[in-house]
Amino acid sequence: MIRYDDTNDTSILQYAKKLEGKSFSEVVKESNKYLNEDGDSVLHEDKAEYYSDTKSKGSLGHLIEEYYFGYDINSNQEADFSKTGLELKVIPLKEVRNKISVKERVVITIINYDTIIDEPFENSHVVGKLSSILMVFYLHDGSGEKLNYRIKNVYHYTVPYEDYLIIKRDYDLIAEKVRAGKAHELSEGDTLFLGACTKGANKSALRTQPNNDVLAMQRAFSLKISYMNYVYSNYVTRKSAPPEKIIKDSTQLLEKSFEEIVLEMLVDYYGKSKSELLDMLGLSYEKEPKNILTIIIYRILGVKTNLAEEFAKANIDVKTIRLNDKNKINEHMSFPTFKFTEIVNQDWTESDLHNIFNEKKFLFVVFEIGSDNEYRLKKALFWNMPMDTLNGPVQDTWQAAKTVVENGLVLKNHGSRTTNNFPSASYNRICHVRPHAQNKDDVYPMPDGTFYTKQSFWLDKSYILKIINGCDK
DNA sequence: GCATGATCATGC
DNA sequence: GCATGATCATGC
Repeated sequence: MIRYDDTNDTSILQYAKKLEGKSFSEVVKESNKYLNEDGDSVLHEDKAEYYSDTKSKGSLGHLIEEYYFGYDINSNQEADFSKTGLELKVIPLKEVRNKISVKERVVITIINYDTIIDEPFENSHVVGKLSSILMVFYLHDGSGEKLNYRIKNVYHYTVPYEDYLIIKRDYDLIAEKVRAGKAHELSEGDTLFLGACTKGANKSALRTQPNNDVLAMQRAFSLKISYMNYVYSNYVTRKSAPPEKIIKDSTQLLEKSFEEIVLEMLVDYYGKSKSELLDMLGLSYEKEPKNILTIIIYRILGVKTNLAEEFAKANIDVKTIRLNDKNKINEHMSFPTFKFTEIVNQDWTESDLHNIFNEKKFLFVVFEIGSDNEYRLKKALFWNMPMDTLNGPVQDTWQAAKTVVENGLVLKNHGSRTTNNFPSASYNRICHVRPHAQNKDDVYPMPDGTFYTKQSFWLDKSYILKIINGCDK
């Protein structure tokens, strides 16, 4: 029985749309594929375990291929719907505090370090596999009962032209890094939409690389979680008005990288004071908001809110940094609080802190105070954390914090003040733990049932200073 | 002046 | 009410 025309994307999508609302066990049941003696469809006995085992991650995709679209599972590099070049991706969503977001990056294909150095993007497997994707989103409810997970949305994604141009540059950057013998230094934060994510049975799956004897972690091209979240919330479900783009004319991306364009937009304003900038931008406030410098940056970039489409897709955060009259930074840089009860159950690579610095890129914008006591725009730069810092000092701090929570806090009284034994600012001058709360009664529970003031990880101001002075490597 | 603890301001 | 970015306050 032919249920769709496999030479026609519209027909495939129309048929696929009927998946919405079904659980995976319903898909099997309605497939009429393997019937038991009662005439019900069941999982083929050879594969029942594979499809229901929590550990076999790709299996829900295979289940859809086999039971819904009725073709054999292929692991070759051809497109799933080979006649139209359409790729199928079955993508988990998660729900946290009533908010649904994409659970994982979407892996496209393994990076072959040996061939990428000679293979232009246009001829690569990756461009073929991400240009046209049938995205099947299901809600991963965390129960582990995979077959009960329910499909929420089906969407035919085709890569927008401006995204294609950015993804091509991402590919070129990854290829260039491999060509330079730096495959072992690849990081997801290097690129904007197309990331080089680790891929393997364990995180230490190593491969050889050309132009360097150092082994590199196996990695795959993937659409970043931030990119997928943008796709989901703005293209698939369209819940709210999308943020504005910074790049209004996408042909600019033919000449320059996104980062170059952004930095050039800011260069014109270097040396200008806060009040001059407010004037130039036509802004005035009765009472200046605390994030005035961030507002200024977004307005320079031509965006009316403190959100930009490209920053959302690429997981870029704007951080303003103030230099005092001695050219030092006054404050360390804070990041979100962590939960004591979560950190004790997490491994480093799945921790929030690892995910932040592994995936995020920062636009650091430096303001310097002048003799007139006014801040002036000094410079701006993009930065993401190098792998050896992430898996060195930052991991050390995280591990030390985890150990403190595991073993129980040790508090000491010094007169009116009480100190704890979390890794403090003097720990390694890169990353430390400090309170981050409304006040000291704003607490999270400890594993032992006691409560302690919310804490977060901070980057040391002396480390930030090295970064903005270009001396962090 | 730094280290560390404590808190503010804004937006959702 | 809370998450998040940012800054203040005190003791040594």
